[in-house]
Formats: sequence, structure tokens, C-alpha cells
Amino acid sequence: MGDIHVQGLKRRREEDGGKEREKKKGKRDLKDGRGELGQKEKLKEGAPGKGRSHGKSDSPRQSKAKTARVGVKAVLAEDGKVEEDRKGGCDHDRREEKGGRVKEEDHAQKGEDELQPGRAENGVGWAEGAMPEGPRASPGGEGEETEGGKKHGWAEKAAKRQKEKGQERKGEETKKKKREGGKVRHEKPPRFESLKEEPEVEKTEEGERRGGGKGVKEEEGGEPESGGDGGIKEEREGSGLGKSESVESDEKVKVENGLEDEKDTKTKAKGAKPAKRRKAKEENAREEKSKKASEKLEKEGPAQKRKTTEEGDKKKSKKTKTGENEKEKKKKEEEDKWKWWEEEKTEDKVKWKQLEHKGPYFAPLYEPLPDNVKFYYDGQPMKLSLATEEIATFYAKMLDHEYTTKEIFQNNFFRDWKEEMTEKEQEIIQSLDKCDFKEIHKYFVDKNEARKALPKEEKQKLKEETDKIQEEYGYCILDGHREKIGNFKTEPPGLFRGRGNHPKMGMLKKRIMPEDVIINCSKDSQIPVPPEGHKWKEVRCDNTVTWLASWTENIQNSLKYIMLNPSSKLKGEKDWQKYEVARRLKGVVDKIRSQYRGDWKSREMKTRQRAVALYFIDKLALRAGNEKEEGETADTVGCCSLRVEHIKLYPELDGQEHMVEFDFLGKDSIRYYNKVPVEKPVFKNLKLFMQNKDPGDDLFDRLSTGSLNSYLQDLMPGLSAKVFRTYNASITLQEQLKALTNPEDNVAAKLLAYNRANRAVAVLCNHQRATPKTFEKSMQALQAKVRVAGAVEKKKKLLEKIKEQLEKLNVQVTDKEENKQIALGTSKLNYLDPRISVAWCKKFGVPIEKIYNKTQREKFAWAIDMADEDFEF
DNA sequence: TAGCAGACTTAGTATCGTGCAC
DNA sequence: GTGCACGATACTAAGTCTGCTA
Repeated sequence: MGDIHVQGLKRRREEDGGKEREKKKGKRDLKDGRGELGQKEKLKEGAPGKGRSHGKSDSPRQSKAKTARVGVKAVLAEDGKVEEDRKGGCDHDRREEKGGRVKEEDHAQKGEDELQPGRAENGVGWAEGAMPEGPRASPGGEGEETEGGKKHGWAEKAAKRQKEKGQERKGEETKKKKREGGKVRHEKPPRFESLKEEPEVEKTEEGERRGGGKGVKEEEGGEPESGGDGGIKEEREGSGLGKSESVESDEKVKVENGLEDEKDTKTKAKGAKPAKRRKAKEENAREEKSKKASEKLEKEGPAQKRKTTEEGDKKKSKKTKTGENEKEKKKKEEEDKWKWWEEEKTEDKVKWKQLEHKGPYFAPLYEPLPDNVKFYYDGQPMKLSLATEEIATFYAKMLDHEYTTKEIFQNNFFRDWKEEMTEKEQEIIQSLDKCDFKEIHKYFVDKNEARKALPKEEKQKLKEETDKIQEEYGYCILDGHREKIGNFKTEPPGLFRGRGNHPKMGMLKKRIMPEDVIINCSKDSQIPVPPEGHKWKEVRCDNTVTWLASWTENIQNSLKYIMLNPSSKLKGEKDWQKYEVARRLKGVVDKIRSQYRGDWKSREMKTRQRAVALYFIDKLALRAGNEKEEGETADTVGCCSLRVEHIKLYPELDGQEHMVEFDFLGKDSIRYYNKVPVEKPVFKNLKLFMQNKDPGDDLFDRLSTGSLNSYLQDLMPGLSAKVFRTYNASITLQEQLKALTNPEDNVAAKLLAYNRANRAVAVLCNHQRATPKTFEKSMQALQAKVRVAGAVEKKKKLLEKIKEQLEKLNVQVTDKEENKQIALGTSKLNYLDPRISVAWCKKFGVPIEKIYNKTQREKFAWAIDMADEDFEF
């Protein structure tokens, strides 16, 4: 895939930049039609009431929509008789032109001349008189060199602005009100409330385990004892949750639908054709199996009541210790493996017919600090209430982390912490600077050390306990098959660790209680039992979704789910489907490419922007770039949300024409830095899109991911922007493997070829990682080994085996160096059709274990089973 | 039809556990 | 036997995209 430009990527997670929001807000308001020049200047001075956050009259999408609506009238005068630059661009571009000379004339300039955006828009977006005086330079200028590359002016400015802005929390009030509005019922989870008042707690064994023991007492005062089964019936009877009515009707409908589906399938199967009959047979078998599995789960009894005796545990552990049993177990597991890919696919909407599980495993309760471990305020020891102390420990544990040095983190933490303090504590604790968490920090460091230093037996015991929990809560029954759950534990309380410059970092992530959790399971299954004294928020039966449980987290007010492991049928099937869509794209991609090339000359600005954006998505594997709510997350962008400040145009650079320099923060605030030559029309269009815009303005102001995806959907069913990433990743792997593999090489050399192909994809997709802490050291050690082996060879004492070893080591060195900052895992797991790798292994005699570890082999079991050496993506 | 919520995938980092060198 | 390094796994943040609603 020589057509994809991947050079020049450098890593840098933005630490101090990306805080352009205020500036950007002002600019966008201008695009909304609110911004006349005078207003813009006021905005620059930070005049109140002009930024989008004030009054929230327009969400990002709203602003964009307004501009786009006006934009429909902005039609380019030129019809596109343009001579395209046949030399420009890369291999990829040339391939598009292999049909021969394309007769066109220079289009873009005409377009630009005839459509001065500012004029056509009549002041909307590009205010009159706001034309740049000369060629618009990059907002940041050259910037200074930093570790990750150039530190750009926009980042610096943004950081400064953010600092000036202080730590005001925009939109927080609105959000809070929204939360109070009813969606999140527990503004303060009962746990925290009562902890303040009741430091001494009675803990039941079960409650301790499931995070509910403390709650028994809490509930006493507030809510009536519910009996704690939290089942459907209980919800219907009204549990004081205030939602039971709608819950009931919703649930009813869903449950009934589920039954109808089942009935339908059976009726249809009766007089069906062979395939249908086979399906019916399979279903019967599944039902049988499901019954058995269900019985098995039932035998184990409700989670909360189950108590395994120590004796039993010992027996179990002894048994599993024997190698023979291990082998047997493995064999059995192998036999039990569900080859769902050999079964006929079911209809898409219904995800399961039977779903049974034990609910989430709750994070352990807080254990108070020993009396000798103290918190100090202003140099004086201070006894904190339990809730306050617990939150203090969250901060103390992170003391040696960079997070705690950040002002936003500190401010968010302190504000949330104060909210949870008693009145008296609030009076005393006025400044975070005067808080001394060192002793608490040390306590946890020591505790951690002690845990590591435990004798082998103790460690083994702990592991067995963990395994037991995994066995009990980590699996579910899905359509008669035991499936592994991906994340069966609720997220423990702590401090939010947003990535990059996240405005909410340091905020308190509250404890998830059973009352926050919605359970999803089949109606006739054993409904999970909530911890004693607690009840679920809701129990529903929705077989159109794949999650087992969900709750709303308090930081972003978004949903979190408990879902299945990637090795499961539900995930595997979806994965397979994803690669099939990407393969279908292969068949139409040439057509799509010629279409977007044609659209570069469109009379409509919107169409041109879409065509250029699509070119970037295809050529550079950029993400779609949805609009994000400002102030809620770090300022990151993707293709559609690129701003003018994120690209620089160079008519000539490094001996190449029409160069575009990209520099922006993408997903997870990972810097995307790349210099690419583009085709002349693209270059000219970009110039046009940037005209009369400020650095903070959207580059593609007439484009949204929604409109882009609906356009793609029309071109090919199932096609969306992200499919291009999957397609380009997989096709790159396939092509690189073909180019790099030498059948005569040994396995080590072949693996190096594979890793290089994998690496090409990782670079393309900008999958980066921090250089491992031990990189230098381990590299030196490896090189020392090479030297030793080399010396032996010189003395001709080396045997063939050692030569091989040397070769292997050399390969390792190369591989390691090349892989220093590249994360191969992400592409391997998410973008590369596993059948390509499987076919390659089979073709070149490389054991599949060399490519995929156990987990990966489980995930891609379907591909390993079905792909032969001739598989072509 | 825009906006939003919900459902899902993608992603990097933290932690765990195993195997190897000494 | 011990400590270290590294791969595996766990965790959860941060994206994408679809379908519903006003």
C-alpha cells in the first residue's frame, strides 16, 4: 500500500495545548451569523456573553447546521472543465489515473475567483472585511522544538488562555441540573451519605463481597426493606424508584416481543426447506443445551447465597493442580467450543434468545485507614470522616502520578472532595496546598509492597479466590452456551483520569451501587440476585442489545455496560461482519475514488468539502471526527472536525509540490503529525476552504460525519467512514506481506516481515505508545548479547545453533527498535482481517501461535477455523 | 431533519503473571 | 531462589454510528 502516506509521524500527547476553546467559540459564533467584525474583536478581548458557552444558544452541531444551510446556496460557478494535475500526488493518486489522460482545466482557481466564500455567504461565517491581508500563515508560526516535534503556537496560546480562564467549570451547572432532573436518581450514593455518619459498620460476608453489606444499614433509615431480589415483579409493585410504571410497560413490550420472536421462528421452521429445517434442528439442540446449562447455573445457586466451604476449595484446588486434569479440562474446553460460525446466521435485531448471568461483581467496600496513618492539614493531624477519608485516599494513591501536579486535576478533585465533606471539615479544609497526604500515600505503597512479598501459598490462595469470582461472575449462558463476560466488575470509585487536557480530570467517580444498575437478561432465566438489602434499578429483558448490565456514570453522565468477551459469539460475529463490509468496499473503492475526484470540481462547496474529506479519510486513514460538546472533553479532532489551525499548506516543501502539513490531537489526545503531498485540486480546494477563516474555524464547515456517512451509505450499504480505516489497514497488511515475505527465510525472519507489515498499518493508523520505561535498558542488554554472540563467531567456535541465535537476536533488535513507539496490538485486534494473517501462516509454515497469543486466538477462532492459505482479502 | 441518547467499537495504559537469567 | 522483563490481561476512556424523538 504504497499509496498511503505515513511518514513523519511523531508522538506527542498534548500536555499544555489544545485549549483553544474560548477562541474557537468566538469564531464559531461568527459562522453562526452572530459574529460581525466588531463582535469578533470583542470576542478576542474575551468580552462576556459572546462565546458559545454563554447561554448555550447553539450547540456545535447547531452552529454548523446553520452555516451549512446557508451554504447550500453557495454554488461554485465553474462547471469543472479543469485540467487535473496528473503528476501530483502519490502512488495512490496515480493509480486512480491509470485510465489515461484526464482532460480538465484548472478549476479551483476559477472556483475561488468566482466564489469568494466571504462574499457568497454574505457575512455568515466569513464576516465582511475579515479578509486576510496576505497569505495566511499558520497560527502558531514556526514554534519551538519540543520533544515530540514542534511546539506550535496555537498550543501555547491555548494553554495561556486556559490559564487565564482559570478553572471555571462551564456547562457544569446545566449538566448538574440535567442530572438532578431525574435521570440520575442518586445525587449522592447512599454509601457516601451514610459513611459520614456511621464510621462503624456492620459487614456481612455477602455484603462485603458484593459491595452491599454496608448498604444494609443505610437502607434501614431511608428505604423500606425490599426483600432484595430486585426482580421484575418487585419493580412492578413499585419500589419507590419513581420509574417503575414506564419500566413495567417497556419491559412488558420487550418481553412479549421476545416470545413472539421465538414462536415465529418455530412456526416458520416447521414446514421449511432443508436449510430452515437444519436451523430448526439446531435450535432444538440449542434449547436442550440451554436447559442443561441453565440447570447447571441454577444448581450453583444464587450468587449471594452461595458459600463454598474451605474444604471444597481445597479439593478443587488440588484437583486443578494435577497436570492430567488440566489436560482433560483443556480437551473438554476444546470440545465444548461453540463453533457459531458454522451455524446459520440469525436475524440481526434479535441478539439472543436466552441470556442468564449473575449480575455484576461490585467493587469492594472501603476499608478505613489504621489509626496510626494520619492525614495532616496545615501541619496538624486531622481525623476525617469515613467518606472524606476514602476520597482522600484516592488522591493519596495517585500522589506520585503526574496527574496530581496538574492544576485542573487538583481543582476538580478539591471541589468534589469538599462536596463530600462534613460541614465541619469544610470549614477547616480550605486549601489543597495545606493538605498532606504523604502518610496515606506511604501506607498504600507499603501495603502494595507487602502484598508483593507475600509467601507463595498466600499468593496462591488469593489467586484462587480471584479465580472463584471469575468462575462465578465471569460467565453467562447465552443461547445455551457458556460465554465469557468481558468486564463483569463495576468500576470502582476513584478520581477520573481523562486523557490529554481533559477538563474533568480529577473529578470524583462515585461508587456504583446496585440501585444504579440495570440488569438485562431473559425473562425466564434465573434473575441475578442483588446484594442483600439492595435492589436493582431495573430488570429488563431486551434481546435486541448485547449488554448484560448497565449504569450511568457521574462524570460524563454516560452509560457504561457489562458486555461479553471478544471471544464470544456476539462479538465474533460482529467482527466477522465488519471485515466482510471492508471486503465489499474493496469491490467499489475504485468507483468511489473516481467519484470523489470528480467532486473536487463540484459547483457546490459542500460537495467539494465532502470529497476532500473523504480523500483524507481514504488516503490517510483519518477517523471521521464527530462534533464534540465543548468543555466536556479534551479538545481533539478527526477529519470532519479539523480546524484551519490544524493544517498548513506548502506549494513546495522538501522537493515536493502541494504539501499539506497536518498537526492535531486525535483520539486519546495522541498527536497526529504528518506531511503529505496531495493532488493539485485538493491543494487548491484546501486553500479555498481556508480563505477568510480564522485559525479556530472549521476547515470543513459544510460537512458533518452524519451527512458524510449517509452519503457513503448510499454508495454501498453498510459503508461508513470508519470502514475505510479497516479496509486500508487490511489491504495494507495483505500487500505488505506479499512484498516482504521470502518463502526461503526462517521463521524468525518471516516473523520480522510480518511485524513490519503490521507496523506499516500501525503507522498508517497512527497507533502510538509511550516508549516503554525499560526500553533503553533492555535494548542495551539485547545488544550486549549480540556482541557476545558475534565475538564467539569471530573465533569460529560458533555452532550452527548459536548462529541461528545470533540471527534471531538481530531480528529482535531490529524489531524492537522499529517498534519503539508503535502499538501493533490495536491494528491487529481491530483493523486487520485475521484471515489474512491465518492464510499467511498456513502458506509460509509459521505457527499461528507466533502471530496470535491465546486471547487473540480465542477471539479469532472463527478466522483460524475458516481461512485457508489461499484466502484473499 | 437536527439533536441526542444509546449501543457499540477502538484505544492506550496499568497491572498481573510467567519464564528466564543469574 | 530471586528479581527482572516482557507479554498477557484488565481496565476504562474516548471514539463512531444508528435510530428515535421533537
